[in-house]
Amino acid sequence: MEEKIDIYFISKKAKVSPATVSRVFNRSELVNEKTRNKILKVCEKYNYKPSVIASSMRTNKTKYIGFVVPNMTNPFFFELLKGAEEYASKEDYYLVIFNSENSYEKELIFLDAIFKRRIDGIIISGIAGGKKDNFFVREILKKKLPCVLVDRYVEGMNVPSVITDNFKGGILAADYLLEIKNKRIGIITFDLKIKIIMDRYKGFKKVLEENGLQEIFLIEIPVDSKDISEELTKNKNKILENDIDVIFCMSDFIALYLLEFLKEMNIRIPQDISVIGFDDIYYSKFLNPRLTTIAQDIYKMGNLSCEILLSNISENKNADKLENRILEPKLIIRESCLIK
Amino acid sequence: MEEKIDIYFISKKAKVSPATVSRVFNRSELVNEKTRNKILKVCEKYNYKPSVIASSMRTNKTKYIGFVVPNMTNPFFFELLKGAEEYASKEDYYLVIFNSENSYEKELIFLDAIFKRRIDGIIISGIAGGKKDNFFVREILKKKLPCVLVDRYVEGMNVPSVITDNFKGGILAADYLLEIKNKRIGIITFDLKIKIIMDRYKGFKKVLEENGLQEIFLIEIPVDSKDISEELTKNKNKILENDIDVIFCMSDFIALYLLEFLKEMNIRIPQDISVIGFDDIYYSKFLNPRLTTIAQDIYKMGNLSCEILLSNISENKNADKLENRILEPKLIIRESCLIK
DNA sequence: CTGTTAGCGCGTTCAT
DNA sequence: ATGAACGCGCTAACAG
Repeated sequence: MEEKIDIYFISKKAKVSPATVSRVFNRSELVNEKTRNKILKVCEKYNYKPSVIASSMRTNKTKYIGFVVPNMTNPFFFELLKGAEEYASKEDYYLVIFNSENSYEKELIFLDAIFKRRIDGIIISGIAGGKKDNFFVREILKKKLPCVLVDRYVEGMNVPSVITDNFKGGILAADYLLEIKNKRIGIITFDLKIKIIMDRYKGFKKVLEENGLQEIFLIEIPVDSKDISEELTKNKNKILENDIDVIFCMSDFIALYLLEFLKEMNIRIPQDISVIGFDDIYYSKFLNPRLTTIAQDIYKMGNLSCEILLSNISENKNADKLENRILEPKLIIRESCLIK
Repeated sequence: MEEKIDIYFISKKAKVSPATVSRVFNRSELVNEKTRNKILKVCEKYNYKPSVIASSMRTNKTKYIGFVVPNMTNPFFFELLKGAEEYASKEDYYLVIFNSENSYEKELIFLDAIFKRRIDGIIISGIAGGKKDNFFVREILKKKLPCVLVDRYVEGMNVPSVITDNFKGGILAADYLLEIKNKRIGIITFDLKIKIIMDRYKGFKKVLEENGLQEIFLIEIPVDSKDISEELTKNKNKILENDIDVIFCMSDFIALYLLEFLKEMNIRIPQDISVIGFDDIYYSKFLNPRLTTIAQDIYKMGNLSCEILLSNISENKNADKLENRILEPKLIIRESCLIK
């Protein structure tokens, strides 16, 4: 018969009490070094690993963090995830993935799963519940589950968030385009109602207006679009028949498709039309021409969001502690913009 | 004072026993519809969600699956992850991410975390523990933790795995190259000691040999290389001074860097040198020229691996049940190979 | 169909 | 520095 290797078993073998065994793993400074070594040896011998489950029962901590993404196609989220995972695992926390693929139904299911699992906190990236007036975030807050938003923020709610200075990013892009004399500008973007996107737009606009300019066209692609190529095709005329110098793509992920689209139309980049992106996803540098873009430090955003979350989790005292972090955007000049 | 909302609380409010409440959530067919509705209403009212933690204590099931990746830069793993997550979440299982970044130390830590957390099963993608004679997999098997390998297999161990027919993939690539009369062939690959890679190589070689040919050079890049560009630069002479027709890149991720490298050298693709890849990662179609490659159905591999794992988890009876799945590779002709 | 009860494996008092 | 004992929230087994 299989004997079960639990804390009692170990305590008997080591001739100590279960409490002492427990201390070895949790507050090992409280136990005499000799006793500790003896116990550790026994644990090793029987390959004992204390159950986090049982421990969660007592402590109300699961050491899990939820990571919610709106899709797993845009590599932006993968980089975010990487940053968060790396911070978490260093602290013995692990990430649980929730990919909603922009489905409201899935979000409902995830909320349920998250609460049932007593996950310690949650990192929300992208647009979860965005359509329904931040429904997802509201539910999380209502239950007082520690959470942090990445690359997204909501006004009037007490949620920490990590973003890039998007307004400034917009300015950076516009400044550069004017500097290289690209004045006839088209814009392609995800939904402007997403605040961070709107901020980019505002920054960009500000510079244009200061120079007595405005965009020639503005194309909005729904974030949850399943086919960006098709969206571009729909707007073919706008894009091609306005004699523009440059297109400001407010997301590199869109730029991926845009370059493809333009090539298909035999438009040379940047000779015929320049393109500038936003995000600097990993693949932007592999494009041809290499994409000039406004970089966000995506990895760092993920990393930081996890850091903030964990610090909020451990400080039960001040549950309302809020931390917002705004990172600097950076212009990365590559080859997709023509200097006129 | 906060009253705690647990199964007892609900059972009192609903005037039933805790067991009945439990049944509503687990085996609801056993409880009378009226009783069930009454109970559900009470749960709703108090916003009661049964704790998966407590349930795990009794059932020894955590409803978590570990997903181990060797790195989070190659998008291949993101697609795998997506496939697995989608299957899992449909079944109310969730994925816990373990990214080793090819570090043996991290793998040790992960093993510990996995066992402590009593995770139900594990999907291993990539090379975890590969260097140390499949150390990681051995440890998992030793503890009889259900597991499945994706895009990797080991001989002589009783582990289910999901792979593509790599040998055939190699043949497909070679057949095509000969068909378009690209006979002077260079090969760039990750470590040949990885079995799936070796299989690709063998298939490819077979065709070459049948045609009295052999590769002009073979460059091996360590999977855990932190700088693929640098590896290519090291081999600059081999690549440029052999008057080759084409390079077979046994991974699209390498091809990303190779195209970049060749452009840097002012080599035109495919006019000067053709390139064919393997994997068909999402970004291959955005490259310029669009990458001709041997496609694996990466999403499906992830999806299937999760399906197999879950089926093995539920069938405690036949713990040794083994399932290996081999998917078909597919030649995707795009623009990176010159028809001579 | 429903209720009673024991115990899953651990951590935390409160003792000593 | 260590031990005894309770209980975290739930479900399985059994009884009715």
